[in-house]
Amino acid sequence: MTIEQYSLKDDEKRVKIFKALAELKRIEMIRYLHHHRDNNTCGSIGESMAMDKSNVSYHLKILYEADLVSVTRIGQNKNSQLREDTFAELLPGFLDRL
Amino acid sequence: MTIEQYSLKDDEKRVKIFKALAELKRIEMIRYLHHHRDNNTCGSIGESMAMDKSNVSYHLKILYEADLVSVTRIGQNKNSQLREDTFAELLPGFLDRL
DNA sequence: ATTATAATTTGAAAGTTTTAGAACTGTCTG
DNA sequence: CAGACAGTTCTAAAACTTTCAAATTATAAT
Repeated sequence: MTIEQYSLKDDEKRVKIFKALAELKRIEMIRYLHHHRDNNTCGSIGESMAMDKSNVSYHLKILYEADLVSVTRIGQNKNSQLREDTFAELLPGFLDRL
Repeated sequence: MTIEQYSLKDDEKRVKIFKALAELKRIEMIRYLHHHRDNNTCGSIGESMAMDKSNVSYHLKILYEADLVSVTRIGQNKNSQLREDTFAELLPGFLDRL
């Protein structure tokens, strides 16, 4: 007897990650974060990438909720960084090719 | 002098693949195709998965256009199979975990 | 406390994707 | 060739996502 269980929750997690990656601007933001390891505040990302800061915040939230990005607060700034652990586990090689 | 070129076309290709994967029904279809290697016609998939045949056709097209699925015609049927080459190259381990 | 700065949330509009039924196309069988 | 069957395309509605500006929240400096 084999137990094979396909869980909706796992599939929803997969979908959440792929949805987060399924947007040109978010791919560009991931590349930006991969290359700029500090000063990744909402504001500086927005300025560098010519995006509205509320829009940067919106996209970062989607990346955060997919566990692709983590955040550290420094005073009134928030620094975002890629979660290399998630990329390594779920998308090995992806960042290297990006 | 280093040449680093980020091409919009490559990013659009990435987005196309992730978009194809960013849907619960398509994840389920991929799992179905992974487990059912023959009799993967539009009709049989639709029947097994309780989906309208036009909707199956729609989703298969998206998977096909992302190079995640290939198609072989047999008479008036069309068999879909996963493109293991694409999965192996871009998403190593994904199918094993699915 | 007040003011300044950074980030987030909200709300409305624009854009995109998904769905299902009907119409259509292509292939096979008698 | 006509009828049956498989798959695709079209259409319109519903659902969902993205954008931007304005309002709000949070933290810091004076």
